[in-house]
Amino acid sequence: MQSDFNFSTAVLSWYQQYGRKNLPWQQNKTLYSVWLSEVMLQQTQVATVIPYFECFITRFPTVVDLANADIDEVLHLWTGLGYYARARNLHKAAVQIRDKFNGEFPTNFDDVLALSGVGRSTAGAVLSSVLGQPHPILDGNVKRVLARFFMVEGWSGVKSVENKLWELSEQITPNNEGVVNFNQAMMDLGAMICTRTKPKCTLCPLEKQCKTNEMQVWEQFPTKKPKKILPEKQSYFLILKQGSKVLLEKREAKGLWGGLFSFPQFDSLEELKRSLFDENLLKIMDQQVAFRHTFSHFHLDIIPILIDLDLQKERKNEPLRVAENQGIYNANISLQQDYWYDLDNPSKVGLATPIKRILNELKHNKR
DNA sequence: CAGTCGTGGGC
DNA sequence: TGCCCAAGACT
Repeated sequence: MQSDFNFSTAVLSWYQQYGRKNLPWQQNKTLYSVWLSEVMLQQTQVATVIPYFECFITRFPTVVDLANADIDEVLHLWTGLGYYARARNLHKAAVQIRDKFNGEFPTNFDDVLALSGVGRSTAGAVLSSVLGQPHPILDGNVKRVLARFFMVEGWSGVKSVENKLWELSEQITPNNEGVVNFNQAMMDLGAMICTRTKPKCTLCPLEKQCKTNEMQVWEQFPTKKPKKILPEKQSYFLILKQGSKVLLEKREAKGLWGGLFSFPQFDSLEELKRSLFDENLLKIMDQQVAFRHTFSHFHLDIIPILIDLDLQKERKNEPLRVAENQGIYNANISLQQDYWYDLDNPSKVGLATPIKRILNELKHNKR
């Protein structure tokens, strides 16, 4: 029948006419800039990434500029983007490139794959897009297109399914210079045509050969990930405030919000109280309105506890020096450092979204 | 393998 | 509104 159909040719032809060619990271492409964009785009939508990419590429024009930067500044610029291990790995990889590759981004697949935070898909995307090396990719877009076109059963979280999708990606990926636009075209197809809901099949260059379109069962593909109930946790955030300054702690450089600055956090109110040396502070404790922050794997109900040391000062009618914690707060020794964050002169450190939100409110209410 | 790791868009 | 899930990688 359609013996003249060629997958990559059809996709490339479509891309030439309809594909995206004006994204920020498609201009003046270098291994560094494309790598940066690919890391930012992991599990993150294009529209969200754009301003962050512009910011990073301006502040760190080269990989060496990034390597030489302070991790706190990197996390500061990453604030709000989420999955902060990406930022830590990005910086770590930049240092690796500076020190092991003399500041030149590696061009060998295995070398790129060995960089922190770079998996098979990201390595393939970078080297195919910039150097035309014929590596397949397998991101969410490609998975969706392939699962529908070939009617692949099963959730991609299962290893055998993942392997099958990689195999298909290898088969359709051109083994020549066409790969430069092909991988981008596949992502565009997934993002613009073969969308998660309401795919525009009539506009798809693969419409006639797509198995799930033929049978009108695209809705069932790709197979959904089994859903599970998110556990609910709660935390008390201690907000020690004096004047325009607020006490923050730097979290250890791994795990949730790793490397970011945050309020001292407690599982219970009792635990929070025990951390206070001065019992007079209990009298001016002010519980704020709680709110929920939802992570990918649990809900966190945050209960902010405000202690405004200015009130203490008024009551005692004596100056209360901005303490280095001594006499006020018993710092959690598992945390690396703590310091007073100045709302009027904010330092460039990483902040999680709920923390940033609270700090903004404190600054505004200060009046 | 199964869990960890953020946040926001879109419906 | 609550829910699904993004240009995944790492443990």
